[in-house]
Amino acid sequence: MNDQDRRSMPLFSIGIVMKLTELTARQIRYYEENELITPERTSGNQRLFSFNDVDKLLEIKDLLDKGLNLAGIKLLLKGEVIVEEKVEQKSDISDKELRKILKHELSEAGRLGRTSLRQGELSRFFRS
Amino acid sequence: MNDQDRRSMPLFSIGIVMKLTELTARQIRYYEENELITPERTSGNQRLFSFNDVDKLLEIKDLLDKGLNLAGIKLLLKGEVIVEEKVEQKSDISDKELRKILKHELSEAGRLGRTSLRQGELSRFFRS
DNA sequence: ATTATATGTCAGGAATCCTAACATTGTTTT
DNA sequence: AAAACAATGTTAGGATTCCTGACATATAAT
Repeated sequence: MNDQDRRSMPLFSIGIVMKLTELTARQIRYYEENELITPERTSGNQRLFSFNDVDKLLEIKDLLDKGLNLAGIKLLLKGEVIVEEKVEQKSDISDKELRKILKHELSEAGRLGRTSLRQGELSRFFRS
Repeated sequence: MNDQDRRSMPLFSIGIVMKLTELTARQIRYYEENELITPERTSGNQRLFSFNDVDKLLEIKDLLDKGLNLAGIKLLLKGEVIVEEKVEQKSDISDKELRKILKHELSEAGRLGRTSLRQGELSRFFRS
């Protein structure tokens, strides 16, 4: 079992993810509705989140704070948009949408007093 | 937050721990009853296990396979017994118990086809 | 002003977990 | 051998957590 496998193992219930990310259940489910994350389910249909999922949620939170909307975050998470030039090739997103997405990037660095996990912190789990 | 903090964060429900360790809920609760582990609880009294707890459970499973009993495993986990000589000093455990505990140690190495986690494997989580 | 986005809140039901009690099997102890 | 003990299974009733769906609300975009 390699690291990628470990990172994508379904481990956490939604209650724990709420604490780890300080998001509400409503928010987490809404992000799934919009396909920003796709957590596994138990045989009884309850969500089980992986480390990767939690990481994504922390990033989503971060980007929302910076003013992006879900559509933009979705594209960023999918890696279909680089924060450089990248245009042409009749992609299915309009120029306007692209500009909208990139408009806010790289503004103020996040410096809010958060008590739980900060983006990027989860990946330091167990770097003993 | 250091690694020890991370390792002792209450994260996993009993259902997930069952899958990770391939122990039954009955077994896990029984080990807690005997104070081999002391998982946290949610505000609603449901158990939440840490990485350390899961590690301990995997070790318990291992040692049970090797013939130790819970009393002996408890002492080993508490680190009050070294697998060497160590006697005298009117400890509150009898010589007989001590011999019983050490009797089986270091027998055959575990080589059973397990599908989930093996003892020691959990600590390799995220050693990218 | 209207629509869209993101989130809150509530309700009814389903899944998971809790403790306690009793059963079972194998191993010591008497 | 009988009784006691250790470890685990099983069952039951109740509590907690999670599910989806619907409606409300506040802010932002058109």
